Amino acid sequence: MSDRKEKLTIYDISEKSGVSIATVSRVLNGYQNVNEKTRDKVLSVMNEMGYKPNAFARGLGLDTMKTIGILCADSSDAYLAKAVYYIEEALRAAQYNALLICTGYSFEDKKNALELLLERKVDAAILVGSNFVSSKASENAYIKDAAASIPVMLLNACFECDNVYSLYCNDYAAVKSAVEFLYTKGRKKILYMYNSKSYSGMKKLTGFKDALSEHGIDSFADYTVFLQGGPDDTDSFVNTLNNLCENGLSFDAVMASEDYLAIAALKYAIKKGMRIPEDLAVIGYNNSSLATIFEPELTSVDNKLKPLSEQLVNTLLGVLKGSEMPGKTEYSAELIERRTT
Amino acid sequence: MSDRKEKLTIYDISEKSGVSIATVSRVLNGYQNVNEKTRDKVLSVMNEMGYKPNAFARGLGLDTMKTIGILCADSSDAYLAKAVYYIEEALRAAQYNALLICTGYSFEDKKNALELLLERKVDAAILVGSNFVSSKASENAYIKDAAASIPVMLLNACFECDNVYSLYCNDYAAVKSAVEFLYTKGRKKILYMYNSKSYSGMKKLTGFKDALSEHGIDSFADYTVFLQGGPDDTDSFVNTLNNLCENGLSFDAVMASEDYLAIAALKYAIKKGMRIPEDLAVIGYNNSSLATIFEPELTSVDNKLKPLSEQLVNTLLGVLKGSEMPGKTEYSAELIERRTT
DNA sequence: TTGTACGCGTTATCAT
DNA sequence: ATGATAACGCGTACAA
Repeated sequence: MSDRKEKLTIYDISEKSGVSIATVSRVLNGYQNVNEKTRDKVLSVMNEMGYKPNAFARGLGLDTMKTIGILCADSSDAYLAKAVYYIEEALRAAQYNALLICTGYSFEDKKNALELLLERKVDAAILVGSNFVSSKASENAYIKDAAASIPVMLLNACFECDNVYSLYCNDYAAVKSAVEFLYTKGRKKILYMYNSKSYSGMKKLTGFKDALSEHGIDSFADYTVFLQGGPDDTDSFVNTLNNLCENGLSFDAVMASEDYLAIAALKYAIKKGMRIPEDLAVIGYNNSSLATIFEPELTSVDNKLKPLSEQLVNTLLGVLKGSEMPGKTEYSAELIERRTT
Repeated sequence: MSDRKEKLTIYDISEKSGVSIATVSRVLNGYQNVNEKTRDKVLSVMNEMGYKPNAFARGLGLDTMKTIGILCADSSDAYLAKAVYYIEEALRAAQYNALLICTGYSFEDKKNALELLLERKVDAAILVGSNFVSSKASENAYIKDAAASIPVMLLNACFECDNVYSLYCNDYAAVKSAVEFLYTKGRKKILYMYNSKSYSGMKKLTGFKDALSEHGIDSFADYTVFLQGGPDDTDSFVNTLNNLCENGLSFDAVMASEDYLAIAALKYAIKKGMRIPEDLAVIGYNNSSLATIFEPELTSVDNKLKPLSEQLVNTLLGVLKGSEMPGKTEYSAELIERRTT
């Protein structure tokens, strides 16, 4: 298997092995209607010369390069990163490769990124994270447009549209029952921390509000805090909590829409010398590695990322094969109790 | 700009605008030797019909699809994820897209992944993380093979070879001076925790040993602990420390080769009721987001990931443009002091 | 079982 | 400034 640098084509193999390019092509693609001896001959020539078919030419002819585009706001967000990892692994097992674009959180950038994927002619697009679906309908049109050409898969978001497949966990019920759990633990005043108004973000918020309503609370201004920022903004979150506290806000439990928000609450509590969970109980969301890395370990809602990611790829493969697949797949979350409740 | 689903080709545009495909192609690629009016006509037809050039055909003709392969053992490792993020962003700014493969840590898988990239005809490969270069020469041959076809960029690793470009920070000096720093803080017995024997891993270890040697210590068995596992194995690391401790090992400082190992040391200390840093000082490595997320915040070696990633892409773009570029680019690390020292 | 010839949609090289 | 036409390398009817 010598490795010459000159570009070898199917014609070179054809010539050296004394058969036509059609036969070489057949051998290459494992067709069975090839004489045993010819096949061996061709294969040996291929090996000898170190021939590799040209992927571009193949792509042009077959109109696919077996590539799936993955869009992800921030691949360094622990949760999204994990999803990308699971998805890429599953795709590769099915002979697909992943084209990754980190879009950031601005609408324009997300839209442009998806259009870029179309121009690159990926076989499908996977949008990882709830932030790709907005509560404003106008900001979801780009998904519909893309779905006119290729299947669009949504992880942890839901958007009803032909050729769009949503896989998510029931965030509404998850938050609601987590809050209910805090009440059963005797908590009186539960604060909800969140930083996203995406489709899934609103679901969670509603779950929180409904839980409170069932306990006779109907005015939420004092119970919810919206925070600007991402995984790296712990400091700013802690500061916000400090300010709120100085302005008279008090609470004995925190429900957070993201683990890193919950961690910020824990840092706030630790710095104030509060006991956990006695003085402050905290529940995070995502059950990311942050939950077990922190001390004390964080009680968190496991939203089934791994099965969700794997099922997403399964569904996609089905769609690509032409099978009829469910437009919505919903998983149920599970509360993982650790040391902060 | 209507969006018909039928595949439009350059021939359709040619026909509707009454010019040859050659002219359409020229307009498409912004050539200047086209009459103003024809250009406008062609552009308007393109817009009107919603024409997009076929990326595969272009790839076949130009022998590139402007794609860079990124290899990364585990895209959910906080540090590697960050690197992938920076790199993808910089590549996209230069009109390149990123094909991501998460290889895992086994040699065979890394080798196969790189070969896969070659078959897909990426323009270059970026290997993110020191684990792609082994201390065994035989396990680095796959890099050399790939470099015969395309430029290979190494982030945080070093391998001398034609068409291979290494960008890294001086891990040896970084660890050595961090350990020295612990000595100046009055620490008597410093334990080194590490989990990788990669090229860069060995550099760090040597830095540690040399620092100890300068303080009269020449037998290291009692001062170093090699751990199996990755970012999600905190529990196992803590257990190992507990076992060592029960067997009589004692230490008043820990130098770790990764932030997550340092975090494990902190968890160990907190669970034992030790005061930090009075009873145990800890220094991590990478200055990842874990460092600021944990409480107390972790002193860590900042190995300049962002500038390194950006410079890596700069170097790559130079290479692709045909410029002569440095085979090695070395940055100096910086100790970021926080609350654990 | 094997070979011929054409199509895939561009870009590039010639002419004109 | 523009057009005709040949690559680019493969898959695949269709013919033999």
